[in-house]
Amino acid sequence: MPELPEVETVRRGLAPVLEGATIARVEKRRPDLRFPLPKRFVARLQGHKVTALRRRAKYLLAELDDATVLLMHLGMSGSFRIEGEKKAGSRKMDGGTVYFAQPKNEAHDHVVFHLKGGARIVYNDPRRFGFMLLVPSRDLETHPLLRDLGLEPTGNELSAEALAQKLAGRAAPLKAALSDQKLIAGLGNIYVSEALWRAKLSPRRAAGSLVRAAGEPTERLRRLVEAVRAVIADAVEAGGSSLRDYVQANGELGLFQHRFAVYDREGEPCPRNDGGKIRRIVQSGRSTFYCPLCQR
DNA sequence: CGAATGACCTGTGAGC
DNA sequence: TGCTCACAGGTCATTC
Repeated sequence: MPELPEVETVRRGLAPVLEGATIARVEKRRPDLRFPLPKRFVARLQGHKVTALRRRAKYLLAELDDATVLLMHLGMSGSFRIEGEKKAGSRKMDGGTVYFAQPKNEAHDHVVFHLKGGARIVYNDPRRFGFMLLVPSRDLETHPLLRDLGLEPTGNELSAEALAQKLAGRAAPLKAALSDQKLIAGLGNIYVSEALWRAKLSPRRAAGSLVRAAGEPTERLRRLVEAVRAVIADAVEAGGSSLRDYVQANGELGLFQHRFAVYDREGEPCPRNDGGKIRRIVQSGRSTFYCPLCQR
């Protein structure tokens, strides 16, 4: 499921339950995720408090009180759900930011965190492309999985100038470049198509064509940067996109799928009403959706 | 170095 | 109904 907006939605859903909570017990039901769960995974977590839940790109980072970080990635099909949370009296479920997946199959509940106080956080992942690792806090920045990550699209570091540096000289199509986590970190198959549509740029255009010889960003690149920021912001605000087995807990979340301009809309008219018909092509083995008329 | 491909897994929907 | 195939929101290792 998850690209940056979905991971951020998960983070916001888990944070109120997890931050400040102590992990009383951990159930390791299936250790063979994409990478095997680390040695002594259970022992290293039990009894520790989660001090903060952060996100970098598509990674969730649970900081623990022993200067360790629980690094989590949801892969293609990972999700968390919260069970057994006591609702404090009449307190309103503050925004209700709990992002539930509803697994059809508990056989894919691979890890369960039992928190002090009774809440449980259950990790479900049918395809098991997700993983969890434990990393000493001081090694986080240099960890191989995080070290080479590119620009974070939600912060100040994404600018046309910064992206120009990354795209300069690249012959790869924009679709491939924007999907490359070493360049920009957080976009995936959905939001790359959506951002390129918003920027009116063809997914097949060479990435380097948005950079002038002097390394300066072109107007097209400025447009692209604005489109990326906007689509990510809009999707986060909508609680991400819920496809297939994912549903929102309270009807307010995971609504961005209704606002796709092109993703999974092959054959439909371009929302710009320019007479274009949305096309699906395959790039790097993955579907890309775009309007051949307005996206050049 | 950059670019393209296969591999890792399970589930689902389309088409026969 | 049951089978086969294509495809699914990610990314790592391998190859050219």
